[in-house]
Amino acid sequence: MTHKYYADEPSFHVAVDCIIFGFEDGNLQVLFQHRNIEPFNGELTPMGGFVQEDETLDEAAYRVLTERTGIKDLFLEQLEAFGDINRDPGGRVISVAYYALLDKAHYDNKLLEKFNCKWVDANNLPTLYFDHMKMMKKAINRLQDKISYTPIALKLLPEEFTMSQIQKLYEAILDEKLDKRNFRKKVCEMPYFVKTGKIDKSCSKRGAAIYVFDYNMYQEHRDFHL
Amino acid sequence: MTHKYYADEPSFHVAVDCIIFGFEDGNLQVLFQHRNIEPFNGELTPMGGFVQEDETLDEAAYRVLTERTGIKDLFLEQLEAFGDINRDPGGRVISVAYYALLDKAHYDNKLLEKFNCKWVDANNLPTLYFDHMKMMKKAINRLQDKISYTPIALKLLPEEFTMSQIQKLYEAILDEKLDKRNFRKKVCEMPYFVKTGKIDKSCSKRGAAIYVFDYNMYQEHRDFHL
DNA sequence: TCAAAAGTGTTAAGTTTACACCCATGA
DNA sequence: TCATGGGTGTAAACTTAACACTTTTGA
Repeated sequence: MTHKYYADEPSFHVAVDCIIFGFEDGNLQVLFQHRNIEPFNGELTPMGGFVQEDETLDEAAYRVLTERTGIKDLFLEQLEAFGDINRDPGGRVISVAYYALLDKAHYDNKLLEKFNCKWVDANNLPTLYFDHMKMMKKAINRLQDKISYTPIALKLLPEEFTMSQIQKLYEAILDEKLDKRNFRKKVCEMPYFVKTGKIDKSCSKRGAAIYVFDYNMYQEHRDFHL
Repeated sequence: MTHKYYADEPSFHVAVDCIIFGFEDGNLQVLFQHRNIEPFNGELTPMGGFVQEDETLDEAAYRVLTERTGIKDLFLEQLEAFGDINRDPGGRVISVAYYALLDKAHYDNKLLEKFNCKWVDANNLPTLYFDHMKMMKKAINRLQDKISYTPIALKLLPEEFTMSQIQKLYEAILDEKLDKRNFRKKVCEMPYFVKTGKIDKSCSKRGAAIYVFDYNMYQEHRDFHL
């Protein structure tokens, strides 16, 4: 319960909405859930939930995410709060939007049915309701900005990846083709990308070198740019 | 009153906290208010207020700002929401932080007394309580980032300004010296900075050319970089 | 033997940085 | 006449962009 000092001030329901990104088949994807109440019953919305009294905003977002995806190793960051008066026809709700990045390889597709969810290509979004499209745009912009100076995009890939995979990932997020030689040059200049010596033969006959990202080394330098 | 659908969900007091920036004597400054309740009675805090039922978050921030500064022409943008459980010892309050930029020339110093406020140099901040230092850091970082690709910093200056003034402004915000020739070259390459033909003799015997920023022309091009 | 993806360097264009002197004027 | 801030251009360093062919190997 809130403290008496502020008892005369109004109170609001506070929710979190998480824009969850994944990457598959060369496409940036977003996980949506079908609403199961009116209005807009059956329509797609981001993963949301109400903030509870015993949790911070970040904890609420993390709870919603882990509940619905089963994944604990993910990138999660707040976008901003949305508080228009009639943003939710069900009542006044202030929503704090988050975005998250996870490796779809760890996502259990059984959860799709359990939570009535669906992965959708980010460049082919369905109609969204409330202010959810504003949240989406904000999430994509933030993601596009941030991958140029932080390694967060790698959270969308398995721990081990090839140069082609990471280039396709960047191309999908930025929605533009990148020059192969220039891209690889910049990646390989950074010492955090280390060759494992393993070869991935799943995509080509010749096979591609497998890399990992050394997060410890990155912590020391903290200098990333692509 | 909130709608019955969500009646079982918890509610929270929601506040806005505004980091208000001004510029004077070559210094970036922030407007703080002395708290008038325990705990931390008398200590400095950003301008805050509770969100009311009939207003959006942005409206609440704007209301607090105009009430306390008397200024309506200002730049205002949300930073993010802060929702740690015990962030406010007076009770659970979720606070949405904003930052604002205004021209101190339009600020009436009588309001300092009325609201028990104080302008403080941004590079010499007092001890701050709660999570207010986190908000400050976020505000300064955002401001530093954003002035390189938008003209928002000009909201800190009078409509008419000289090249020296804007350079000192950028130096104050970025907290580093800039090269005079390189800075002026980049500014003057942008067509939105237009010479009025007037001369400001208040700072030098020779006098400095007075410029204005043509916001209409900027809207058409939307290409700014310094 | 050929299709498919992996891998690899150089050059030109553009951007950023560093840097020092003359100008106009009021005191 | 001099002290003060206003105003101006160039060259070197660096970064980015454009571009095409060879390698490996499984089918």
